[in-house]
Amino acid sequence: MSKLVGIDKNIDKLDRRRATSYDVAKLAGVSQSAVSRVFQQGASASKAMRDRVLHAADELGYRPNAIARGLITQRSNMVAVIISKLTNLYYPEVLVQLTQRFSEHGVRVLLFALEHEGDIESILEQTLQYQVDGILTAAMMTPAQLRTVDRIGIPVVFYNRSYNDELVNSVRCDQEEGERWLVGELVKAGHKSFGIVEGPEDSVVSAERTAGARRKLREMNITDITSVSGDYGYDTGRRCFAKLVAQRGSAPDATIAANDVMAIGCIDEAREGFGLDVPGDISIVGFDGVGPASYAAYDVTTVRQPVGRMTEAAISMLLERIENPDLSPEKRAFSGLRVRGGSARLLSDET
Amino acid sequence: MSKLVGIDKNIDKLDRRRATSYDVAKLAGVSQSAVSRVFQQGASASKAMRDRVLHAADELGYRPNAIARGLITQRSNMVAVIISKLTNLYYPEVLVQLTQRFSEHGVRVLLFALEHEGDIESILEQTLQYQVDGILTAAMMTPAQLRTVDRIGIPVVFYNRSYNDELVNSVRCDQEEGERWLVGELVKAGHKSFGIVEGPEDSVVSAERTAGARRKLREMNITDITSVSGDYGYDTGRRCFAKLVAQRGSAPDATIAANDVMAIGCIDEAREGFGLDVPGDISIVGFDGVGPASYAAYDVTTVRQPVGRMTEAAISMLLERIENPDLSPEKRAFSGLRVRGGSARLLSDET
DNA sequence: TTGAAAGCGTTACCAG
DNA sequence: CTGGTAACGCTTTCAA
Repeated sequence: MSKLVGIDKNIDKLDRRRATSYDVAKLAGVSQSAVSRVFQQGASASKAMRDRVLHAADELGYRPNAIARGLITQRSNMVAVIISKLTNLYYPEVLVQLTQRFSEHGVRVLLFALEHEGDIESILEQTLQYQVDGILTAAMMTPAQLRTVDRIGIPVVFYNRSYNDELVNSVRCDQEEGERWLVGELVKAGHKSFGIVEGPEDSVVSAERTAGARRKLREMNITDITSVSGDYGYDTGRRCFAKLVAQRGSAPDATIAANDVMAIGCIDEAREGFGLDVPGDISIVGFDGVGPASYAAYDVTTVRQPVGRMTEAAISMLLERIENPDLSPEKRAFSGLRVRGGSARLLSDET
Repeated sequence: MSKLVGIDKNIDKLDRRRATSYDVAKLAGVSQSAVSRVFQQGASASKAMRDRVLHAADELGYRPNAIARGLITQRSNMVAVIISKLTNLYYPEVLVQLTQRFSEHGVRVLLFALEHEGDIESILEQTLQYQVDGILTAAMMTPAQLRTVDRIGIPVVFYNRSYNDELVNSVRCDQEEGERWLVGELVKAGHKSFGIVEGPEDSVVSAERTAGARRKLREMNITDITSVSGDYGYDTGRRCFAKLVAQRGSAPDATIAANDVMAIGCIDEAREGFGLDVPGDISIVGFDGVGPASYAAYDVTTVRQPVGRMTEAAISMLLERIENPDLSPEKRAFSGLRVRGGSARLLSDET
């Protein structure tokens, strides 16, 4: 071999082509099918042959071509993960967990991110072209899109999105339940006027949360409600609180933010902008249970999404359906963890 | 057609197979090659034919199979993105931007996440099997791995990692420069004793940062240095500050944390745990410039990584090399944005 | 402009 | 257990 060093470079130049099972077969002096078998699960190859093949493969730096394999097996071993806005401090943990868990099952993650949930059409088209085995999405689809995907037979699991009138698989945190608890506790503790800081227009989650809060407020006969809307961000949270006060003439007893980050913004604005004591003068609550919500300076009263369990559920739900496409649809809703933080004045313990 | 409804279901059952260019060709009464051409860029097809094909394709819900295309063109149009720990609040923005930008160039992102940077071996193996056109990694590779990838001819761009003795492409934030500025300003403002809160053992970035800080401290003849290490998290930040005080007997004039989140933990612990005023009694600085660093309650003095520009640079660097593999290696280091926050007592303005 | 035919690198089936 | 051969769905010459 060392004799060929001079030529070697030549080969490298010409043969930038990656080694195929054919090359390995030739070098090992066996058939190509044999090579294929060695690199499979239920292989049936004699130890002698396996050794020769592996040795040759190693020599050539051979790796089975997953693309070609996918073509013949009709299984790409890739799933599409569609996220809408992971800028929210919240999704990142999910993503890491997702890719790792999927990876353990030999499944790769093809990631798609959209600015607005409306952009899903083109994304969906791409996922279909890439023959993904399944789709995990944190963005809604139109009924037409739903039907397209269904016709093709690709299982889809929705993450924190659900439909009333469609048969879909979904895993979500029960936003409404969480908000109802927050509102209930606040009212019970004597809060009479409320501010609501909504999330962005196109956020389904925000809509669910604020709707839940409103419903509960109505049931409790609270009518002093002011609302404004932001974009889930910190700065917007600050501005929203100011707007709330301006609109109402004074700060409401309690402010309900659609997420923790805006709640934190509200707290800062209340303290710095208006010299209010939180929770002495007013209460502020959020939703999500993200990291910063538990920083000592804020200690936000919130509902924490059980991210780990939700992700776990979503993954197994999708994997199951990839394995068995005829499984009937399933919707799983997880209750959030109730965090009685220090940003709201609530009655001692227990409901 | 409506006459066939009864059979239709049958077809659906049997023919769950997706429509191929062949099916379209048959329905449109043209050759398969024609169909292929219609779905390409530099197509050469008459309008008449194009119309018939598109119509047939629409009818059948045909979509070109990107996997098969990749097999023949030797281009998967996928890049692997390897991230090590995006739990750090920091990487998420990067990821979204990455996938969107790549997407604009018709490139899909195959995501891989590793717990520890050491796990990269198996990940790398996977990316190679999937015939990715390029790799963008936030994890180091061993020289052997580097050589493997190079031999195969897949361009790699390192994100916030670099090598002294290897020819690689990299985009990074100049951690050392940032730390040197922080230390310089602190010393100039009269701080004499220093605490250093390092990140996790296996974090290259943390190592670079603390090394930079130490070097500058030595140059400035500061010897009163105590150090502890954490895991980049908030809780660990709090514990680390307490440990620092315990080890030293009292709090150092200034504490340098390897990232913002730990800096925030330190601030909270200093205030709540020790009743210290920040920055009245002591100064605390971080690194990254993540969202929470600018929350009013913390206003961390830090160096913000120019994430947007770095990502942009990494993307074009990789795309260029996919287009032209023989481009010579390039290393780009961006200076961080110096944020004179309120968590440290510094001299007025200007250096 | 169009069609026929030859691959791309696998797996799957079927004899031996 | 092993080797030959036919797909998989597409792009790409090469003639017509």
